[in-house]
Amino acid sequence: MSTNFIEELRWRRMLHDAMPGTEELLSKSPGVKGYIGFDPTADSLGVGHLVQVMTLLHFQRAGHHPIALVGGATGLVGDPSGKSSERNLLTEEVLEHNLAGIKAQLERFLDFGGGRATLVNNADWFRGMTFLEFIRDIGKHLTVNYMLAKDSVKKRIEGDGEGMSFTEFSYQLVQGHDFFHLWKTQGVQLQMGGSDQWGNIVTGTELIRRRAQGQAWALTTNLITKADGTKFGKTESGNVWLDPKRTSPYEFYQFWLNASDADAASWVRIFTLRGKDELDALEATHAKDPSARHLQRTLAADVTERVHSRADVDFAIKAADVLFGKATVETLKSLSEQQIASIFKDVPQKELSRDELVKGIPFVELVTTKTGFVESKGAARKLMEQNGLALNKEKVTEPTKLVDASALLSDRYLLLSRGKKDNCLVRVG
RNA sequence: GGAGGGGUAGCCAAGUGGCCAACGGCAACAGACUGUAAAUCUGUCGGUCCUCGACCUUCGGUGGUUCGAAUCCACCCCCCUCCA
Repeated sequence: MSTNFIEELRWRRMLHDAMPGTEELLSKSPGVKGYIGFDPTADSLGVGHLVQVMTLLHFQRAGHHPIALVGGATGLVGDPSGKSSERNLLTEEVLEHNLAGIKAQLERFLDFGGGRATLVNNADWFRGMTFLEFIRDIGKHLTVNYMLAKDSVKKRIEGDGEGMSFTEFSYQLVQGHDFFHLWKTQGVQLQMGGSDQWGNIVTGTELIRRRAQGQAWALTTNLITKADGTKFGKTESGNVWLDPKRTSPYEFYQFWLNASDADAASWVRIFTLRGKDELDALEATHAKDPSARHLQRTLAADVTERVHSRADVDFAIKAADVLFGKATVETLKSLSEQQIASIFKDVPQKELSRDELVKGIPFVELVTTKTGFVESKGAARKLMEQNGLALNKEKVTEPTKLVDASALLSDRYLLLSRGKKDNCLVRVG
């Protein structure tokens, strides 16, 4: 099932650039070792990391040996490529915890069995290194002129921004040393990454060349963009994570389903393993009837299933049917308590005491102080003025409307909606 | 240490004694149109009470001048550029 790695990335429009000779290296023999670095700043990866994970997956499917480097050391420093704020030091325990979380997620994509893939932590080789060793053995081989020429550095020095600390400036050497170390000790010949990493990666190959007269290669992938120019991987509520405790499977599914037409077409190529013919057919189907959103549905189901499970996909689809279909109060009321509980298991939930509800609660109170669904009463009023709040799928425009037990679904739940997409299930004890 | 520039709401950015909760843009949120899309249009966009409106807290910090300060003064903190 060996495929041509670079060809695969190319037709999926993921390939940005590769050093001359990279394709020859990879086609000559299988088992080439290549790595990508991840920052262990959290115990979970976000969808923004998924491109790199998919790159490693394609790499493995092409018969090569993927290595995920978790930057226990580099994570402390902060990459100046792109925006970066000062980072905090991670303690050893936090690092271990984050590492374990990330590894578990990578295992859903990569086959780590029989040494077919590896996870390494650069803290292992940086921990014991002193500053003097660093500047003598690594810093010596590259000139400041070379380092200053990097785009990531130039951008920070020109213009009237915040300037750049020495720490950030050193980042490329630290990352370069990773590559050198892996090359020397494990025979890793290729580093991959997003196109913003090109400069850092090349510093590594340069270090290998100058310090050991060795040769190594670089390959970068396109950064994921959205047609509207906003940042990929975020929603109103923040980052979209792979960890179900941070982003529920329902929200995860919704994230992909909400992709715009323009984005969905490119994302199915990147985030699913569907073949070229299937994707072409899918695009044709979509073009015939865009409102059915075949692309988005395929994308959402495929990615959600790989990251979570088939069952989670089923629940997400059911919940979406009820929340966004032609559901009315009647259909909501026809659901049993069990049905509601399972269908909405991942929809955000709030608790409310039955005693209070029985007494009757003004609607504004219900959505704000009682459940915290809306931040403030002022906001709730404004939303209502604009017809933006609903109880059990029915718009509420009267702030003082009393809500009591008669509004309960299955004698147990209330469904609050804010706008079209933001729902929350209130469970009454 | 010297010289200069700057710190205003999530971001950018006006404002240089009262008409300032503070122009404008972006982002965000809601509505209309649609397809839980894009584009467009409308509205909201510090907080509380809310009907007009009222009150509270905001313009790096602390004091001061004044009937009145984001705007003037003093001291302090932080950032940027150049010089030493």
